[in-house]
Amino acid sequence: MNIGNASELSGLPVKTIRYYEEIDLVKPARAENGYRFYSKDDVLYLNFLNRARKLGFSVSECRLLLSLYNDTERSSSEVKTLALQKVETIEAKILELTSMKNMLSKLAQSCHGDNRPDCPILDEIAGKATI
Amino acid sequence: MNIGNASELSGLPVKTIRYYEEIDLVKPARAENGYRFYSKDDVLYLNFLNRARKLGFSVSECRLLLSLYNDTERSSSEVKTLALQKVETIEAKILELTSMKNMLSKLAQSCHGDNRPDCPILDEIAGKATI
DNA sequence: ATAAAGCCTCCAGTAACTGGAAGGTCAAGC
DNA sequence: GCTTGACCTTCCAGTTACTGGAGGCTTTAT
Repeated sequence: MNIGNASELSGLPVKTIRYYEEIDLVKPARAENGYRFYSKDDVLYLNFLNRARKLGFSVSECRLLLSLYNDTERSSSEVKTLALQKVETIEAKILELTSMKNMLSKLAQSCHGDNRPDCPILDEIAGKATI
Repeated sequence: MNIGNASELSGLPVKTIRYYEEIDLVKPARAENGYRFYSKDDVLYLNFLNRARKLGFSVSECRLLLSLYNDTERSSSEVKTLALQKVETIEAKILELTSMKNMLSKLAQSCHGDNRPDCPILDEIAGKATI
């Protein structure tokens, strides 16, 4: 099938699919007219990539997952380790964001938020601690 | 003071400070030998930027905050609105990451993680739901 | 005098796409 | 047979916020 079709079936934008070819993730055959031709397996890979990306894996991690997927000799522990590492980094990001959120909420609460210019948020960011 | 000194006082890497000049965030004077010369105010601004970035504001939001900081006519509500919007986007990110984390944890739990090749994580990512 | 540290500019690279220009191809309708 | 529009191609540039490195001054310390 052509790239537009593959895009619909995989849920990935056409541009992204071309990009994945460029970086050697999914390399389709070519028709005589030069159009990319995607096999069912190609579409499966594109779907795989779409899901893995949504799970938070980077493109290079996806590359690894894809090679593991195609490696019938793989050990499942390898994949599990990757997944658990990713869980950890996600947890770390959540903690960081939570602390940012708490800071900002506290700052926002301390600001009266009216037409007057004095603003504890800016004061605090500037280092003139007022809270 | 020179850029190295400004870097120490603000906590920003030298490269970053040069970058902030390039994008017209903090433009220092120049000494006769061509070296950047940072005033106390400049360092205050760099500190401000460092903190605002750590709070999750983008560089362009920082630009706005900095102009508000220097605008004695500002209304504090403007700043408060920005802060609350940022809290919302951070919350959204946290939710997204949490759902990613839950998915991945569930997948990892379902995988025996030994030397055998069969792996529910890969199967699930590929769309062959087995959970 | 010389070596190390610090400064300068400019160029390139990162992650993962996204947008747009210029142009070839294909299917449908008249 | 011709046109129109959708779809495809390549290539180039832009996004975010830096970061690294090369090549080359200037300053400081020994």
